[in-house]
Amino acid sequence: MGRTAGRSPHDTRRALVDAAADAVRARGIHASLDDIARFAGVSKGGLIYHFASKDELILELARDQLAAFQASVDAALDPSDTEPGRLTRAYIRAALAPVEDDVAMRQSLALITQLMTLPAVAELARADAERWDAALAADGLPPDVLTLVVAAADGMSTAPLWGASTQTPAHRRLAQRLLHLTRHPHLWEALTP
Amino acid sequence: MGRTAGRSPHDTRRALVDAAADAVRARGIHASLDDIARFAGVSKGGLIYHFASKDELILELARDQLAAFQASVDAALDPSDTEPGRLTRAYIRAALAPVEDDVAMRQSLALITQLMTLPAVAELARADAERWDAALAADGLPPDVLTLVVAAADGMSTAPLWGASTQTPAHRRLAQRLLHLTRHPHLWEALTP
DNA sequence: GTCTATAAATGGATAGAC
DNA sequence: GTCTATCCATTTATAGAC
Repeated sequence: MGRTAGRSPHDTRRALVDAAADAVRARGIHASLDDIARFAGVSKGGLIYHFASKDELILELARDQLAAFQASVDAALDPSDTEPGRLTRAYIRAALAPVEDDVAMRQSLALITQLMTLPAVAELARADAERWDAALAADGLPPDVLTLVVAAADGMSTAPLWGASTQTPAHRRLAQRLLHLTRHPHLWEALTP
Repeated sequence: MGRTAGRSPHDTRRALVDAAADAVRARGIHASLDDIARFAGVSKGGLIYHFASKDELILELARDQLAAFQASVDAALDPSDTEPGRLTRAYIRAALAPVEDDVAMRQSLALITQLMTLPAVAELARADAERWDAALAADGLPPDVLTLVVAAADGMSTAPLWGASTQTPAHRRLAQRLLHLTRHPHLWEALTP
């Protein structure tokens, strides 16, 4: 065993990724390795031992964030719901859950946009978005309803990024109506101009 | 008059702001003053003469971007349209216009998110968002319809940021339907769960 | 009004001790 | 497995020439 008791290499990596998230949220993508290392309670040299470069660390952080969203959609899946649109409903619930806390939502989005500065991360996000598109398209809803519902959910969840609040009664009613629409898609189809 | 003929101080400032936009789009918020100055065809010293610090330059660039969006909404106002929702319709048209070109949209959004790294810019954006909220709220549409339509338009326009495309037929139909809804808001109100 | 030269600071990464 | 010391590149900003 190494010199520090109580923390495995894996735990240290984990701590470094978490610290990087905090540091980037607080200081932007150019938080220094020194900052990140201090946040995690190791030295800069220690950090470099675990991640050969800053880009490698940032890339792992990005993977972590995308996986966390995937996990929260999985957790929002209703096992008793077997109707068409069940994934879309989970997506809506997961996307809008943090809306309870505009500040958290905003910081989370700001973090991702910071990470996308790295071309490798932008590519990762693009591939992830493509995966979501395909999965949602296969969820059994009419394309027009899916497009509306996803656009509205995305719009509501990204609003805090620009500083707007989504904690109004109208926003809460909208969330309910979007879920309702996924169960009665004909209501929207009937609205053709 | 100074040493360089043909360009007033005002024009030079303008060129520097435009160059900053290009440089930040290409290299991120940490484009160096040297890069920006070269883009504008002046030296770094010349840049510093016009903007005392990098933050000052970035702040002016941010103001410029927000003003440009305001101007594009103004341009999208239909003079013959005096019905409730006329501003909202212009907002939708302006927000979705660049959707024709996902790449341009993406770069534009990426630029703004880069700028928001600066706390002063974040505060500016927050105040701007508040202004838009107030202006749209006074546009005469029922709050629920306004909330839906703005959320959907925002969602569609920000999708390219994550790498998703908004150039599908379903997206084009959605844009039409959103505009339609602002003229017949009762259609949405009728959808109450 | 713009340029050159340079100061002063900071950041990423390496080498090697422990 | 982690830390210290150090190198080198880059960057903002200043001083002063033209």
